[in-house]
Amino acid sequence: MPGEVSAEVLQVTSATSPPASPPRRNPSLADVAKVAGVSSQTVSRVVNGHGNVVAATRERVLEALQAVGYRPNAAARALATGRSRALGVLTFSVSRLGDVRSLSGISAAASRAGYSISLLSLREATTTGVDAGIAHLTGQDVDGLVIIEAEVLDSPVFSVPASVPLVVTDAVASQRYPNVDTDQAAGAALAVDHLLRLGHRTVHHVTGPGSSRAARERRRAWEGALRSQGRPVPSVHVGDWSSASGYRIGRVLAHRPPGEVTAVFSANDQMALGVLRAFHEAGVDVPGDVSVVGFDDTAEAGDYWPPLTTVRQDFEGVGELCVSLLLDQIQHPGPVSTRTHRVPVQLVVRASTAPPRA
Amino acid sequence: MPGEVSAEVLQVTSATSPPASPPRRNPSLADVAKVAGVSSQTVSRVVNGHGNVVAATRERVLEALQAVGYRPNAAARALATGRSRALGVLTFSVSRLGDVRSLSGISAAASRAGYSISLLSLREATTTGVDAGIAHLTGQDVDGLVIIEAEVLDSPVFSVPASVPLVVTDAVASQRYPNVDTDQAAGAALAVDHLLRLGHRTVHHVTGPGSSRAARERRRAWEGALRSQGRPVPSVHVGDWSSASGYRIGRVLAHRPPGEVTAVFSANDQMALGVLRAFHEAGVDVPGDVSVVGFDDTAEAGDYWPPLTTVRQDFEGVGELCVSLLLDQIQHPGPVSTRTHRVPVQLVVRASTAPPRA
DNA sequence: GTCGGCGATGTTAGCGCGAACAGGGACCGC
DNA sequence: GCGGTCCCTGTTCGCGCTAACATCGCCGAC
Repeated sequence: MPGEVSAEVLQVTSATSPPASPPRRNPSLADVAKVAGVSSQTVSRVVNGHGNVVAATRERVLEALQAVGYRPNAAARALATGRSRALGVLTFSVSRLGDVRSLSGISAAASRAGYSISLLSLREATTTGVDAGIAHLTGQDVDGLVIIEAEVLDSPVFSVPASVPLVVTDAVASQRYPNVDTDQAAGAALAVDHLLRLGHRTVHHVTGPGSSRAARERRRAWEGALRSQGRPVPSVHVGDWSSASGYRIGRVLAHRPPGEVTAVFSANDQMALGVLRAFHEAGVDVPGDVSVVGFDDTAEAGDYWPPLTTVRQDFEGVGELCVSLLLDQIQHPGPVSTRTHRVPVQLVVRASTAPPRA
Repeated sequence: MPGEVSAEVLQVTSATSPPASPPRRNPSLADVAKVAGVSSQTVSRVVNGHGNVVAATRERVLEALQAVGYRPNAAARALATGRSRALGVLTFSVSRLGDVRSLSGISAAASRAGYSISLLSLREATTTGVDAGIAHLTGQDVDGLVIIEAEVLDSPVFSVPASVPLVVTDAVASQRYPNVDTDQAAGAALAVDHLLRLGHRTVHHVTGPGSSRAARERRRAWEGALRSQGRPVPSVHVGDWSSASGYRIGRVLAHRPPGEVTAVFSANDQMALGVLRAFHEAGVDVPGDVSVVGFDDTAEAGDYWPPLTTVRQDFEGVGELCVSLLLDQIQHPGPVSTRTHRVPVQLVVRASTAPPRA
């Protein structure tokens, strides 16, 4: 029990229980068959659109279906066919924005394909937790599995039964599984190039936690973009994705000697928001004194103050691609390529970037 | 990265079975039983912790379990027991923040109780869509159903089979189902009282879409709080929860005669963010010229500029309470009260509110 | 007129599991 | 030493569905 909840009774209705028949059992194919005067197999055929059923029979079956309120029993179907038409999704934070949007894409794509989603979100990526989670989901008879932000899989400890098709996002350098990810490197390069082209001498970077592969890739690409143009590479500032960590870092940046920091690339929008707040507090003008670029293009980024220039990720696209790869594996079993599929990004220029003050 | 990792599952398989046995089939209770030299029923008892099994036997069974890599087949179990240990969640926007956080709470609580989540997110709340969704989920053999933001259920068209325990959030005026919701009225009252106590003459309101019950309740409470203190009730401004709509409204508010608008209560944080941006653009000082209060306390609200005073909702608490009510119904079938459970809120005072300029 | 063929429907046999019951051995009290 | 009682374990059966096969009846070809 999650504890103290003040409850106010608005209205108490005695539950709507008509003089109902006690056998609460759901109607089965056999029940429908009896009503329609056919065999249950014929009903099955109608329900699944299989085989040829003559129009008159189909009509009668459809009526009976309607009459008894038949709903197929997924468990029985799964048991008989060995397929569940369900996809498992394992995630480590339903609260992180990107994960959620990927989940949304997965959900939509799965739904479109007639698959349902079995969701398991683990608080922490402990060995036992992940193992249990995988066991749980594969035991649930999922036809396939998506693991979001699957950095833990880098650890050799974890394994997924080879019989279950699997796609991961934001995952393993070791490339053991098919992998879908935003084109992190291209995004970071877009951000840096944009700032350099505006005339900034170099770009400071607020990175995400080292445990995140996305953070590492963005950081590497940031560094690469600077180096390839012969620019100095300032030391990075490590945040944890939260706006609070961005604020903390922003306060540090704001108190550097004037002119030292003229451009900041934050590895996500939330940290950029924190940086902006710190700059406002310190009287640093954005983009007058410092330009700021984010990453993600969250729904609110355009209404930050100032509106944030950022790199738009197609999270939903990532989710959809995961599902599409998974369905492909399910329909065409066999060896799969473990290549990484890159989802393109896009730079959205708003008001937080400008040429440096002369 | 040490990439050479052989999956345990594969090892075991190749060790147990002669050279090439293609049976893709997962090991069943019977397989384990054969290895352990007992009946499958005994294995079942060990797996489920039922009945009394003598230590020696249990030991042998546990070893066999390990050896063949048994994973229970959820479909078969559901078919045999009539229970799936899964909860269905129907939602209409995995992208909306509150819904996601509730989902997170649901997921955590369900997981703790050994239940998995079957997720279905509908893009739109059309009659057919919802009906299909409900059918889909109940057909999935969920033991219970949570509907998030279930405003559609206000329509008498929708019905859920009485056999499926159901809890809804943010739902029906008609009170046909057990209901969990944030204490919207208390939250709005907190916001308004805070502003009035600071000395503001009245409070303007940016409301959510009329289709949202949460929006309607907040609006009603805002109006009630003003009236109860004999304050004038300005006309409301209707947004759609997005920061963009807040911005649009903020531009209107910013251009009112000076002194007319000194306090704004926005029905969520995102719209408040948009209002803030509009005020910044127009040179309206917050909180000097106008105070702004939001609702939700999103993770970023404390790093808005200025940091936003807002009403904190316990979304996770809502989710957990949903699950707890649901499990209660599942374990104790029978008539249920359709009362509304209110989850308390909390005012978080930050820097966006201050007494009006003298 | 006979036969082959085919489309429509019915029958059978499990899928893997657990509930219910059936047995059989050890132990108890007297 | 005997019946009763428990405890442990095995057997049977069916959950609802579908795959595979069996059957039936109709048609056209020769």
